[in-house]
Amino acid sequence: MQLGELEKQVLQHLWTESEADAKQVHAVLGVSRGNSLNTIQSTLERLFKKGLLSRTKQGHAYFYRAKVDREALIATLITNITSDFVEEGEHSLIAAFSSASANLNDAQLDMLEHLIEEQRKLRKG
Amino acid sequence: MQLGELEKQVLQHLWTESEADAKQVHAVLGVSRGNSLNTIQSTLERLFKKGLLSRTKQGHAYFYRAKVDREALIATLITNITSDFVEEGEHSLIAAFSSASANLNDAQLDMLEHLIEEQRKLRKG
DNA sequence: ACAAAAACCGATAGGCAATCGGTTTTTGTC
DNA sequence: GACAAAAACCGATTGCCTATCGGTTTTTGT
Repeated sequence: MQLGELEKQVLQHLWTESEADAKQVHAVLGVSRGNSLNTIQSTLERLFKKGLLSRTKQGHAYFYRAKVDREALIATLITNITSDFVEEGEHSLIAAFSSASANLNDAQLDMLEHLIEEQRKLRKG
Repeated sequence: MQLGELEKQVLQHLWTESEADAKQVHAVLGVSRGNSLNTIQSTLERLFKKGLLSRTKQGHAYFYRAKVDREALIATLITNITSDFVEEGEHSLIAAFSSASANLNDAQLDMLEHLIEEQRKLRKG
């Protein structure tokens, strides 16, 4: 799934605002970019079709919400983009880590280990 | 960086073969896909321009090699895709991990921790 | 019923992978 | 050095997707 620049900005916005209609998104993003309201509408529509947003009609206008949070989207994108290169049972993050570990500093290694522990705790509970 | 289907196949091939010219790649991938030799050449050229392959002239033909290994490419792809959603100063791989850690199984968590330890040992020594 | 607002439709431009035909350059051989 | 074959190079086309809007239809509140 390919995400364009405006689509990313709209997503970011909806992660912050939780809900917005085309007009509101346009006011925040579209005006500064010089976009017409229609452009924003199309983009919301496209994201909706991709399953990244949900929408409900409130009064006259659709209100959009992010259907996936930032972490879930990142995880999905990673899976999509790397799946052709990883074997069954392997995970791209591990492949990436084995390549990039030398570039991480000590604090970052600590951080990563800490995140692993957090994840383990989540599972036990 | 967007990678097309044929580009991925060519990369996979060059990770296995270490070196090949257009003709050889065509024999392995192009013939079964019904591609002309030119198509393969263009694809090699595109990958070369993207910095993913290196090439040297041997005799009459260019011989191509993968310039990045599989793990490095995966790391790059993950970094590219996450960087748009990651704050300045945050290491994208770590952000990626915190996004996707829930998708790793226990064995993969162990593996990652093990790799971290390996990296630590390298530094002490 | 009407005007305003919003959705919907369709069209265009731009970028990139894939795909090749045709032309030019290179190279080994007589 | 001339020539044929091989390979590179060039340019064009197709297809897919995002971005971008103008214009039309539908919806809605008054």
